[in-house]
Amino acid sequence: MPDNRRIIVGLSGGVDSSVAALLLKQQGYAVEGLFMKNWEEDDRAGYCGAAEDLKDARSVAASLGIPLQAVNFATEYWDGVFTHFLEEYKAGRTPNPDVLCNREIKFKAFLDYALDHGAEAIATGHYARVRCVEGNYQLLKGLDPGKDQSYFLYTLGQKQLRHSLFPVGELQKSEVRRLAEEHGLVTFDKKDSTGICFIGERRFKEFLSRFLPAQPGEMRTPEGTLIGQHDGLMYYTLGQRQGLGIGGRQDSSDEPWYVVGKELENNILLVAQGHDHPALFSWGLIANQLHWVQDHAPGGALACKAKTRYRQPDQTCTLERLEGGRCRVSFEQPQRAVTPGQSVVFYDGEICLGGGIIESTF
RNA sequence: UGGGGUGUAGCCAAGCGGUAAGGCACCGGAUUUUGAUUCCGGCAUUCCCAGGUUCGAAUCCUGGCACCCCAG
Repeated sequence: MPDNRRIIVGLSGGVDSSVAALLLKQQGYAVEGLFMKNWEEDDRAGYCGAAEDLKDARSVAASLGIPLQAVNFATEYWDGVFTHFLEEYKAGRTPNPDVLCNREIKFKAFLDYALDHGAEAIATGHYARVRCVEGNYQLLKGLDPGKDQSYFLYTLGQKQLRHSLFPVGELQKSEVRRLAEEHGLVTFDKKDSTGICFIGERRFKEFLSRFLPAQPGEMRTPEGTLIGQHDGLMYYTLGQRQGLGIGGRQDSSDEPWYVVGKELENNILLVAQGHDHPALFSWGLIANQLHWVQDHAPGGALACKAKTRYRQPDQTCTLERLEGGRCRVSFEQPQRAVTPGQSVVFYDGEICLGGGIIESTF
């Protein structure tokens, strides 16, 4: 029997959300599309990606025979995501704007908008799944191990999951593209979008420089040897190789150089040679701003898995809660380039438990 | 202005008469809903300059020039 519940799908103009809408339509839902424009084009003559995306979203909506609306959450994005993003960089950390974007925009501004407009739920093209067990909603990894995006969704709670659908989370990416093609959706072979959500791919350094002043300083090894000059600490992140501009030197090997730390007080960028330099590894971390999908922390010490970055294989760890919404995570194996500002996300098998922001490492 | 040494791509660096290794950096692409990482590709018709020897020179010879070191 058809399910007539009203669902609003966030149509981005990409394949994934296109197929999400397609699947819901097939399942009999009353589907509507919503295109969000959350970033005001900042000059850069030429590329007008947002316009192209809107055109594709319109085409898909037309193909599916569903209505499409467009909204602008640019103010919410700026206040709820971008200002924090800049603050983090100023503090020498490396934020993950897309984690915040999901919490503040897609599953807050968008969700509230949809519920206010009488929808039962929203849907997106995320590769993740929701399962309800005895009244509790669980966030599960997407079935395609190569595309699982639950990492970006760990800030969701019971309310969000109760009103969210992730249709493509049940599929492999290849199936998604095949379905799109079978149903004549123009987005079937469109390249996957990358870069910050709603902002898109940028020459990162140049992009950041438009918002934050640069303070050049010294690059030194952990031992103190002066190696060169950096353009501003915020332009670099731990484990980074590209952009250091360090050529060959007589006093060192021919291995490439990587960022291994920042001395904010002295405006010094610490660099060392070798992808696996010891200074890049840590056995654990302290995280804050903990959030649990079940809306309450699991009791006691917890043995589980964790990811320190998107698309990283699960790492075995133990987790102990600390006061103030913080926790200590200890890994079974040392981890490379665990970066403050990024998120650590916890898993129990296919279940995403929650996560937090990395504050420090040890 | 005595002695010694060195000058090969942005940087480090092989080469020692047979037609310019490699690494770093940089650029481009692939991967990627953050930032990174990783992977693939490109990157000296030319070896400080000018002559000469030779079938053939970055490699030998001559003369310059530049830099470094040790003496005085």
